[in-house]
Amino acid sequence: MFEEVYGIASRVPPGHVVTYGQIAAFLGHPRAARTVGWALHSTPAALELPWHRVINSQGRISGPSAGRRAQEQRALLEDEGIAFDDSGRIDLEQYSWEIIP
DNA sequence: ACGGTGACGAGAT
DNA sequence: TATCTCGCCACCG
Repeated sequence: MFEEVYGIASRVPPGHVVTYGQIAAFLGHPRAARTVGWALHSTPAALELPWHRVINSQGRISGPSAGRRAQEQRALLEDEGIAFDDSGRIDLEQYSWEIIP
């Protein structure tokens, strides 16, 4: 399943995002969102995936918000033109990408 | 085989 | 809205 997660993540176009739940559901495991998150957490750096384009269903960056990873993720997304509101949320209606087979 | 471990999610307060 | 709680499940010792 990890492989499949990486496969999908690598296809998310710049300027767009998908949620952990979306990926899980697409793979036929609607309740394995956590596993998707774990998969990305342990992504081999060599893969160079656009992991930053994967966020949670609330349109927010998961994990320790003060951590360096969260900071980097937000920076990368902003560079792609994605806007964050005052409470650090992304507008999914505007930026979410519908996974295409 | 078995249980701890999360970058989750939906529902309740 | 912001929090809290509880259910979930593929991995890896």
